[in-house]
Amino acid sequence: MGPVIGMSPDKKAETPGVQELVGSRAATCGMGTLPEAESAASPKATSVDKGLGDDEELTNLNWLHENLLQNFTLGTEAQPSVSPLYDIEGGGAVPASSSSSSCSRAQEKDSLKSKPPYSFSLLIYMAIEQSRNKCLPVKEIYSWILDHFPYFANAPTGWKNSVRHNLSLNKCFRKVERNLGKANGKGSLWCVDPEYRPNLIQALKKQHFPAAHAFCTPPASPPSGSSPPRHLILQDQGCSLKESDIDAATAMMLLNSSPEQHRMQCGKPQQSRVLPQKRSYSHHHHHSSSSSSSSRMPGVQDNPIDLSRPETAVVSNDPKEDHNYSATFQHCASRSSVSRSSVSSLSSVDEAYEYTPQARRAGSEGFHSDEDSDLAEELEQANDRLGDSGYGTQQRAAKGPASKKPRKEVKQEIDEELKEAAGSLLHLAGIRTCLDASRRTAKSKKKKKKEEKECCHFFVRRLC
DNA sequence: TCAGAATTAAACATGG
DNA sequence: CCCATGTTTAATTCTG
Repeated sequence: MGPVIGMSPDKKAETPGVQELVGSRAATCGMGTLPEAESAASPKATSVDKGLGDDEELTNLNWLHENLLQNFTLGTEAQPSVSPLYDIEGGGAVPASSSSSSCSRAQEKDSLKSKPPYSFSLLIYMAIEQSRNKCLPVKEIYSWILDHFPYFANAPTGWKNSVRHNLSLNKCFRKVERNLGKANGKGSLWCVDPEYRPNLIQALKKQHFPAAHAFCTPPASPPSGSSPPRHLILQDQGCSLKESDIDAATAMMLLNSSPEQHRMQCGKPQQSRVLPQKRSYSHHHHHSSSSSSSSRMPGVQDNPIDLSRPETAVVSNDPKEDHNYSATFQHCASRSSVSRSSVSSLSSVDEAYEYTPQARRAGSEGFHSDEDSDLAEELEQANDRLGDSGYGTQQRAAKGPASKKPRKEVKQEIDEELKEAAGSLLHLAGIRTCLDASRRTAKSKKKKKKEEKECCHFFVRRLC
C-alpha cells in the first residue's frame, strides 16, 4: 500500500458529511477495540508503510482484534454504528472507550491514524461479505470502511477513488443492477464473485487474518441445537476443529506459531497480491511472462480452506490461473463457459434486486445452475440467520415470524460463545504480543514500555 | 533486480 | 451545474 498520506490534501471531499460522522463515532467508540490492548498497539503505529518495527506488530494485532471479533459475531450483520467489540468489552452496551484510560485515549487517537493492513480489495470484500445481502452500493462500501477503519475518515478522499477503481478493475467484484433502486439511490450494487471468494479469503488469511474463514458465508444448514458443528480447518496446521474449539486452537496458532506464522499474525502488514484484475491496465502486463504467475498464490492449492462452503473449496476453475493481468484478460473469453455462481449469491437478494450482469462482463458470463440451486438454498438459509437491517427488510417482513425466533435464539447463543471465545483468544494474543513487544523493544522508550506493561497487566487481570 | 500486484491520481463519461 | 458513480489510463510504490 502506498502512503495515502501522500495524497494531495486539497482535493475536494467526495463525501463531506461522512467524515464528521465517522470521526465523532470513532471518537466515542474508539474503533470499538479493546482499549488497553490497543493502547499498547497503537502509540507509534502511525506509519504503516515504512520503518515499522515492534510497534507495528502490535498495530496489526489491533486490526486482528477488530476483525476477529467482527467475524466472531457470526450471523449478525456488521452494525456500522455499533462496534462488535462493545459486547465483549462492555458486556453489551458500554462503549469500549468508556473505561477511559490513557490507553484508550491513545488508542482512539491512533486508530484514526494507523492505516489498515488490508488492501482495498479486502476491505471491499469484508464490507460486502458482512452486508446482509452480500452486495452493497459503493456508498455503503465507503460507509463500512469508514465505520470500521476510521483512518479513512481523516485520510484524504482519494481512497474512495481507489475503492471505485478496485471495484471496476478487480474481477473479484461484480456489478449488479438494482432495478428497485431508485429509492435506494443511484449506482449499482457490488457483490463478490463467488468464484473469487477463495482468492479473497486466501488473501485475508495471508494478511494475518487467521479467522478469515469467518468471512465465508455460513453453511447451508441453519444453526440449531442439533445441527452438526461447523468444522474449521486451520490452514497451516491442517487441524479440523469444531467451532467451540476455535478459541483454543487459534490461540495455539498465535502462541505457537512459527516465525513465518508469527510474522503473518503479528508482523508487518503484507498485502496479499493474489487478486485477479478484470483486465490489463498497463501495457507491460500484456507481454509479461507467465512464469511468475503460475507460481503465485501457493496457498490456494496447497492449503485448501475448509470454508464450510462448497464453492470455496472448489478452486478447480482456479482463478489463480488468470490472476495476472494479461492472463486475466485472455481468459475472459474462455471463462464464458466456466461455471458462474454469482447469481447464487444473490439468490436471496433478487427479491429485492434483480441481478443483471453488466454488458461488459455479461458476455463472458454464464451461470451454473447446479451449484446455483444449492448455493441459493444455502444463502437463503444463511440470510435467514442474519440480523435485520439493510436491504432485505421487505422480504423478511413477508416471512412469518414463527420460524424465526428459535433461530434467533440459537444465533444469539452462538454469538455469545464465539464472542467469549474470541475474547479469550484475543486476550491471549494480546499478552503474547505485549510480551513479544516488550522483549523486542527493550531499547525503546520508557513511556512505551509503560504502556505495554499496562496492557499486559490488563490482560492478566482479565484472565484471572 | 525484476515482475507483478497494489495504490494513487487523474481524466472522462454518464445519470440523477 | 453539481455530485455520485463508474471506467480507464498512467505513474508510482511495494513485495515476493
